[in-house]
Amino acid sequence: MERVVSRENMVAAWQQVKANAGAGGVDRKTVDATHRHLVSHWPGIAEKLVAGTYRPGAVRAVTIPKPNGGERLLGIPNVQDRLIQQGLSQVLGEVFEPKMSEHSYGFRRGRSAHDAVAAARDHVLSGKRYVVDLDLKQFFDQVDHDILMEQVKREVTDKRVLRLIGQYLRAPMVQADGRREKRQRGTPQGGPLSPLLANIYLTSLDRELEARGIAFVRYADDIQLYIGSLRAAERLLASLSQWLQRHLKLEVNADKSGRGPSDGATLLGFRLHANGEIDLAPRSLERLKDEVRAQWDARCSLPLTERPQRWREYLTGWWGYFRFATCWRQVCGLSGWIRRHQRKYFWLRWHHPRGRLRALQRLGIQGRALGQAWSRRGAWRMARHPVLHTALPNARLSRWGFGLPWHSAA
DNA sequence: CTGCTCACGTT
RNA sequence: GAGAACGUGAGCAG
Repeated sequence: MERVVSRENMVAAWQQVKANAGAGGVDRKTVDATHRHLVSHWPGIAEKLVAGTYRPGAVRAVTIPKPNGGERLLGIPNVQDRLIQQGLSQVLGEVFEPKMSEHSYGFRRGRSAHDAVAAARDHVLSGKRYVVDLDLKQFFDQVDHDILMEQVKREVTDKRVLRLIGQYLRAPMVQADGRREKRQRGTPQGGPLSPLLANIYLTSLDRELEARGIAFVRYADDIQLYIGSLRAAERLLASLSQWLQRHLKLEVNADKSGRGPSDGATLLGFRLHANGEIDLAPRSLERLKDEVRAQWDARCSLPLTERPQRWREYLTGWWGYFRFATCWRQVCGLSGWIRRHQRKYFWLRWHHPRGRLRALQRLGIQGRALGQAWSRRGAWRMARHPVLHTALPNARLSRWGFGLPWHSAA
């Protein structure tokens, strides 16, 4: 606990909380208001923390739409509690990080979704022709407090820390209409500590799978197993459902879970192929196209007079989308729009501090030729653009005329 | 190099 | 009105 309230740890935690610039919790204090409150009250709070008498506040319930149409229930702690949780998360992270599985990729420092997909690809390439998808029903809301605390106790002995974690887990949720709801299970989605707790909770599943010698990849609550035969896949799905129910009190979603051929399986927005190629999952591609179209219209209809105020926002986003659209016009069906707005594009490009320089130096000598030069020379750079790079990291790009090597199987 | 800001993606 | 973690890239300032 002393480590949590240490000066270095707390300033780091505060910077993180401030950088997120999130909304207030049930006390509706903003980040700024909390800062003013803390400069005078922090010593007292720290004292309570080391004495073990601190009491966390409730969390505010908010529902936000999920990308696929559903709703996600969030529990937003007060800014002050987010700060303390962040501080806890930082020191607990150091303790638990080395104990976690190599095959767990979500929420972990230095590990990305790309790593997870690459690992999955390697499993498929190594001859596992079937895949089992495990979808846990409402995972964050189903976490069992006692089981979780048992896991935490294996590495943490400080009673004050354990107590505090327990209280954060049990913090009641205040609905929009003011009703308070006690919680017996689950960890509030929205607390800085929750991602870490989720990983601690599921580490025992990782260990069980490793003990059984199963090839798998886990990204938070998204779990995929790679199996040699369909029969074995069926068996595993059944036996693991039971194991999860028994040891972690988790239900697997029978509708969304399943088993099938690994050729064409999707993971984290990507689609895997038996030959080791990776491309965008159909769903993600659709979402991407819709987004490009929407952004395109929105940015083009924004009057130029508003541009100066929103200069950077306007350009960084719009510019990227334009490049994407130019590149993918045949996919998105955007050629009409591009033709219509090309002049405006050149104009904006010219006024971008870096774009003007680049435009002169590397691409265009004059406006008319710019479009041509762009499509020829831009292809390679296009493939490195952030939007493309995160979304489309693979050999399949060669299909559209670009070669961006996805680092090959090591 | 290290501090902030601004985009995008996954859970 | 919308939280958190992680990842990537860009911009700015000493």
